[in-house]
Amino acid sequence: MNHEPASSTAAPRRRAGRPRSVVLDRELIARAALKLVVAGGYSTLTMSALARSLSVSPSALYNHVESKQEIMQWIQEIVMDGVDSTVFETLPLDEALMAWAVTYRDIFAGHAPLIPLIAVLPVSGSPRTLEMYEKVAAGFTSAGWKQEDIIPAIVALESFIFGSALDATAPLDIFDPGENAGSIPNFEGALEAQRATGRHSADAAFHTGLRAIVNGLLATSRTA
Amino acid sequence: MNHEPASSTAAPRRRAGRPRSVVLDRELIARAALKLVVAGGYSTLTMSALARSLSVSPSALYNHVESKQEIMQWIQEIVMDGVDSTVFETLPLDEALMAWAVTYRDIFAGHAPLIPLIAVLPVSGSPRTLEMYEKVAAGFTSAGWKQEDIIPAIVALESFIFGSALDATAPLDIFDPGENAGSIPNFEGALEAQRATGRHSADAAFHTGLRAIVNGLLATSRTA
DNA sequence: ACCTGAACACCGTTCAAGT
DNA sequence: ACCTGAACACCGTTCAAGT
Repeated sequence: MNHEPASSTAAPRRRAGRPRSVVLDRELIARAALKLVVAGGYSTLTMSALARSLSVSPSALYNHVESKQEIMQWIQEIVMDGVDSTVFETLPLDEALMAWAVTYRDIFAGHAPLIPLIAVLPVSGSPRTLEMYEKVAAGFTSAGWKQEDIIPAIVALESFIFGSALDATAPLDIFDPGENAGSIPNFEGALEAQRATGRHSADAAFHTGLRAIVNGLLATSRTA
Repeated sequence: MNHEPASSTAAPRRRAGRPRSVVLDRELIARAALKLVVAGGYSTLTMSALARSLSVSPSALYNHVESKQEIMQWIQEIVMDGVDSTVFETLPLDEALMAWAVTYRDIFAGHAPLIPLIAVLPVSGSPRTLEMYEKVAAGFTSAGWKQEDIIPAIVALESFIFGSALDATAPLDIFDPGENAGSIPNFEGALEAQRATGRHSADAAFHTGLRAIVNGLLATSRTA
């Protein structure tokens, strides 16, 4: 039952006051912001660009948002929501950890421009994020881990995942020896051999590293 | 032999042209920038604040610098210079990796405000940084590692170190369950047990994680 | 309640004018 | 060669005025 006024044209009104129907809300703003970041990198997320993409003036956003920082928190929550942590209910701990870590990293690698943004932000204690931690912790607990060893293990894994996602966003030629070629034989040889495998070095590093850290953690753990 | 003009007072000149003696250079600017970041966080590094700390106008900086980004690269190089990689010449690989990783992380933890800044930057291929990689690669080589496995191992370790440094800068109460207390028993129990140990969770995570990843890497490696 | 547009105090960067 | 100060095109954020 939406009675539009019978104005002469459908052209948008100018210099209006309160709109007749709701224009903005949290969900709309967060989605638009995420879209902007994914499309153009995190430096394209400006309040004015965001407002434009919502056909609204920048100041209008502040009726729904405290600050730009808050919008970035919203984005973070949306993205974290994509991490699948149900694997801890179905797989043994080592396999669950591997699967969880892979989706976790993929989510962020798929939103590469988000990484520097999230690096500046504290990981939010949002309900959804806490639910994820609960599932991970439950996985460790039912595998018989001592309670006090669980948090360090989770944090260590997350540090690795996050660092790897960060690394995956780095340009591919960062290791280019350039003019220093010749004076660094060991490193150059290693680079050459790695290149010859045809694998993305960030991917290879993630998978070998993940296997190493998971194996290492499980080997060291003295269960309760 | 510095003949100051016999002007009436020592007050700084105004509206001057080219100064009689050199006022700025790369070293001076980089040091001042680092000092600023360390003192006040990375958001305090503005061209105008930097210029002020050098008693110069903002535009003067652009006679020595392409962009703010370039200054950040300089800072990164200075900081990376503090990482000690001589350990690979004196210690067996596992111990060298542990020692190197610890100083690496400590350097960044000691420059916490730098992390988000560096997270946005590609790791520079500066000569000094390449020297470090050469020493690390040499360590792996003389331990008999297959060449193609060396780069992934280094990258994995760096990802972990960097992620850990990032984590160490996070606020301490990020895991505070808040109003969700009660619905996440496993995670809360783990948090409580970890807190009872009296250890910083970031530190505990770093050391257990580092041991795990180093052990895991060495256990998995099939040497050449 | 919730929009617009003007305004504020910043940014990084450019450039003509000065010595 | 290398400084200053004015200027430019932006930022995020505030707020009075409008409906």
